[in-house]
Amino acid sequence: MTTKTKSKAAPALPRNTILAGDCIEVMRALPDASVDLIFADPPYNLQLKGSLHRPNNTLVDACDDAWDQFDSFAAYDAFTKAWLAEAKRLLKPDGAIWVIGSYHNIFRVGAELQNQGYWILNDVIWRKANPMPNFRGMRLTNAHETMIWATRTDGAKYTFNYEALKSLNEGVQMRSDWVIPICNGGERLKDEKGDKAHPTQKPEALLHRILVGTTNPGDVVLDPFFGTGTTGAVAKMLGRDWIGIEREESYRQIAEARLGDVRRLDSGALQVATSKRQEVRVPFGQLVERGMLRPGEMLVNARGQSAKVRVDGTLIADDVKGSIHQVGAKLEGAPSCNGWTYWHFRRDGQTVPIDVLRQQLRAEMGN
Amino acid sequence: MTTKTKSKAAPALPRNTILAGDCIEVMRALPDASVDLIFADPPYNLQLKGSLHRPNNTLVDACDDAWDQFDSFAAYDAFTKAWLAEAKRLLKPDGAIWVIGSYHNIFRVGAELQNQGYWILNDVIWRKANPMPNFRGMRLTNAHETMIWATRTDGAKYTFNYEALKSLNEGVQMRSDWVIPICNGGERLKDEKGDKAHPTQKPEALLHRILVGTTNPGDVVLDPFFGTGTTGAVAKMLGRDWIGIEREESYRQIAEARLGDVRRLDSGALQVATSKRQEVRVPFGQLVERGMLRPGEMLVNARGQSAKVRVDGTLIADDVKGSIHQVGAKLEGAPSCNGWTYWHFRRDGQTVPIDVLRQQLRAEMGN
DNA sequence: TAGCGGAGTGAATCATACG
DNA sequence: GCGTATGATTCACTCCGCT
Repeated sequence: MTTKTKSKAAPALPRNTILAGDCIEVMRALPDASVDLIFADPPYNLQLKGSLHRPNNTLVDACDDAWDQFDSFAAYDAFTKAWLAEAKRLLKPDGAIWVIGSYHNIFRVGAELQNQGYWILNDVIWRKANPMPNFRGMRLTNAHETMIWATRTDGAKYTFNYEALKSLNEGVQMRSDWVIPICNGGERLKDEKGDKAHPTQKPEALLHRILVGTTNPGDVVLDPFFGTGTTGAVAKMLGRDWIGIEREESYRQIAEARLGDVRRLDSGALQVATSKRQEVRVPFGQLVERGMLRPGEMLVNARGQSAKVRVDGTLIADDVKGSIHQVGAKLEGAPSCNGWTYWHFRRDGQTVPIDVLRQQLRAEMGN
Repeated sequence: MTTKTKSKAAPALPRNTILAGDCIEVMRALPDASVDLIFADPPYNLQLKGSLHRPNNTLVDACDDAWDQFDSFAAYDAFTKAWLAEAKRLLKPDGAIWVIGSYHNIFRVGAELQNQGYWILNDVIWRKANPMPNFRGMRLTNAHETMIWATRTDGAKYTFNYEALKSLNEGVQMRSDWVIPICNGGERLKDEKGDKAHPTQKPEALLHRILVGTTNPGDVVLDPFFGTGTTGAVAKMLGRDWIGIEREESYRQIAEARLGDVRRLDSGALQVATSKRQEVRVPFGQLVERGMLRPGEMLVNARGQSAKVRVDGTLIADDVKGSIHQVGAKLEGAPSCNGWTYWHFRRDGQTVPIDVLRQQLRAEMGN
């Protein structure tokens, strides 16, 4: 991070608004490192329109199919490269991106993500509960789409609400395959004629899971291919800030109206199950200092082995000395050990994990 | 396709044998347009950094073999490009290829397939019924692998046994996501010490479905990364000819022994046991994600006590937080509670058990 | 013998705060 | 930036031994 003066003043980041125009050009006008999460549903149709610029202006000899094919891929790759590069610039250092696609485009997107130094965390399968059948019986029913979840760089400290997703999945760890119905019924937006307003409107359930799992309230979520605004609608409901970019005016109009109807949930509903990692760390020595355990008192493990508490909060068992974790690991011959759950003390004939004392202390300290 | 005389005579195609050596070099010695189907399970280039322990401190036996290591994406791409080019040369004009991989490599493989003019028919998801969990709770459980099914060129008249696959799927069109258990138990090959003989042995069920669906009896199936010979074993059983290429002698020896034990099925014996479709487990969180219940909405029990729904599908009632079952149990002072029948929501002045919504969701999901 | 409980294990890019 | 210390973290299934 350099602090030298930039040639142009850093623009302000607009929030909770739809920006009109080509996504690459619009992104270029936004400031560096300003977005927490990007959700992108890029076009995958290889009938490249005006927005997809060819890398060169050579005339294609239409009689050679293979070359034409390659040229189309090259144009798509150039487009992918350009918007992913801008996306990377906009992301905060610990930001992340989701991209959704099908086999037509997702391999190219995934390879380019890796080439640009994004770090893939998972590929996630949206398994459609009610896909369109393959009427001609020539292939397998195309019953899924693929999403890629990646951080801006390897080593980034991305947001992952593990416990919240576990809760959403009935108490078991969320998997990389998500069963969610396609968007239809009342959720599907229609135009005046009653036709679907957007050909590939995504279900809100998909965005709900993504935003609950990988953002926090107050985060900024950017969707560079906003369409009719599913990302914005779910983000607003969940108390996240959002920015949409959309080229087609008709989609923008529909999205504007849609977003106007969405109400933010109250903050109580936005709370999610939290991880123990976020809790305050309590040094074991505090239990001794505060008299919750007396120096000289013996702790025991599940196998009946005991260790003596010393005044500085270390333990001694035979000739093994150290922290509650170190002594536990040593006795088990294990690479590590959580001393809080490993060691127990005796009270009134009962054997109680020392973790109970930690919880008690946390409660007394107001957290 | 030119027809000019070749500098060397076309070699004969060996069949039902394992060829020793590097797959690219061995493929170079095989004749053009001689193979009906290729199944390839190339190295994934996993890029594992350290060791991983389970919560009980046992060590995960990772795939850290030398054959899976590449210096860079560029090196992996060069390797992919080379073997896919040879594979294309070996395929008959109407031949097809399957490649399996994970997010570490599959995007690069898929992009290169497209670059070389292969035509993707489907990407198919192997949804593992029993994947290894994410022990540290840092990401989603990596519960699937991706397969790409492609013809040699656009327009090829590929083999697709639509009805056979439909039969395998209880009379319903086969989808692009396949639920199959990982290879373990008696099927998993072990070495003399009782350890797994190959780190990434694929289940025969996977190959069974692929070969039944996309080859005919008598076809020639090539596996350039033969390993311990799953492809050959299933091909032989199903009356297909097979060719395996494998560099590691230890794998070849095991595969030879394995293939010797396989017997071709008689033509009437191709029935397979299909798993009974079990009732879908519906996480309560899905009702929230899908908007059937709104976050912030109040649920009530029979005694008129209420709890608020949160975005992650947990409830909060006063200071009690947790799943619908946990909060119900807590309020009742009971060891357990079926939240589905315990909690009710209000609609149009009526009080309705949330189980009604679960039934509705099951119906919408086609099960 | 059937049933139950504990141990073992699987293609995995699996931590972070603090000094 | 780097080394050290803390301490958080698992699902489905198979096999084996015991009752």
